[in-house]
Amino acid sequence: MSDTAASIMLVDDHPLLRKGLKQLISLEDGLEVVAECSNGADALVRAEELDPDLIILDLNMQGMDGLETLKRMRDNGVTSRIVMLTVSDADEDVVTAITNGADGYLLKDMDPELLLEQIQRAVDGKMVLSEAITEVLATALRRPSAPTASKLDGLTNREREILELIAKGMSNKVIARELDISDGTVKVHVKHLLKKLGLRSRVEAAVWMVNQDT
Amino acid sequence: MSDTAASIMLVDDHPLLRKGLKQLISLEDGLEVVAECSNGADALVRAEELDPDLIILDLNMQGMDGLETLKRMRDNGVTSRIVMLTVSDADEDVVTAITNGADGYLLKDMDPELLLEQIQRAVDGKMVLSEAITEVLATALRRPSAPTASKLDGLTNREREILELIAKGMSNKVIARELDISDGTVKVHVKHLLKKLGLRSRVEAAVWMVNQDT
DNA sequence: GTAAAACTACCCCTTTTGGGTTAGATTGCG
DNA sequence: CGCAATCTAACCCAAAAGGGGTAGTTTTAC
Repeated sequence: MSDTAASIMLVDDHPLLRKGLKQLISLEDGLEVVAECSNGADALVRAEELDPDLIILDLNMQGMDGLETLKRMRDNGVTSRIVMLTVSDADEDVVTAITNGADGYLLKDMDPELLLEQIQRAVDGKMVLSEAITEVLATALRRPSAPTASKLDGLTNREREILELIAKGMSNKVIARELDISDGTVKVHVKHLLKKLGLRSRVEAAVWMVNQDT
Repeated sequence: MSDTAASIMLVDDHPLLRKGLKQLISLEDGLEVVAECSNGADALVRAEELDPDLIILDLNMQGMDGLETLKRMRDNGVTSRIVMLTVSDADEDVVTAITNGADGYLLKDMDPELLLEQIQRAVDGKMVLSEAITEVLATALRRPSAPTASKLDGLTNREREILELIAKGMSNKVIARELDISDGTVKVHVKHLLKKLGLRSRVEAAVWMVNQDT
């Protein structure tokens, strides 16, 4: 390959995990961690700045989550290979991650040696997926209709945001102040999300939503 | 303290995190990781076998979880100091962990230096709690009363009944048909139960109720 | 580039909700 | 028995919610 070590950037809000990962990577000649970020926003800046060969991105981060970070990176024209790293063993996020431009999806509880191997493969330009994940992907692709299709996906960001506030019991007026838009606009969004969800009132929406993330 | 290093056992199903933690601990003179376990069952055996000075126990493990492992260890007569390590930032598990004999409760996203410091303190026999956790504990201990004293008890049967229907998303009219009374009467009950619960809308009531029987 | 979608905001209107009051019927308790 | 609480129901009224429309701006997609 090249004569210089491949540059890797780590993005994870757990310092411990970064430490472990960094140490693991340092064991391998030809791989070098050039940056560590603890959040998505920081990662966006550093990614453009450094243009690393590989970005290892935690999926479950506070603030901007991994998927959002991934999406924005690709929007910003980041061409680095990006591998998602996550705790969850069987997640619907796999599909989203892949379609949003991820080059791999690995699990944190993998065997370190295997993980290192996969990282190396990712650097080499291959797509890497945990075994548990390939099944999820397979089944997801097997039924293109509605495996992961929560009704939530039919909503726009704003609608989803407002739905969450409704699920906290807020009125349109309060939501309007919260989001700094007019309450008339909030009503529009509520109207739309109710229609999309096939519900007849904000109470139904609230109940549905609260039961949703159970 | 003693002239030999304190023995520490790590229990976590994420190899990477164990690696990071082990490396972190190795930085400190006087601390030594003598065992690593990836699951609770294994941990039970090794704990009795080794009787380490400190056991760092992951709360969120597959199979036997951290709390169960903790409980069984104490049942088995393990006297090692045990510190729980977890991802969750504000968990009700804190109380359970402490009452079940944990000597500390730390968060995985703590600053490594601070974490190391806390581990040292745990070895020294002190109880260690993350800052975010102390608040949870405090509030939990502040109201040891109210075990059965739910606000629900302040409601009449009819009001409670109607509240439950509201929590299903029903409108006053639907509830009226359901209970075979006039919708005007339903409004009266709703009015009263809102006042008793200190809520401002049926949406708040619905959300409160749904979260109640969680 | 254009086209589509999303977000914003207003208009109209009806229905629903919440709060206040009064009041009859029923039930439970001392 | 009387009295309090509950359940029922009606009245009025203001506020909120929901459904329809139009329309301008921005973002996104192709």
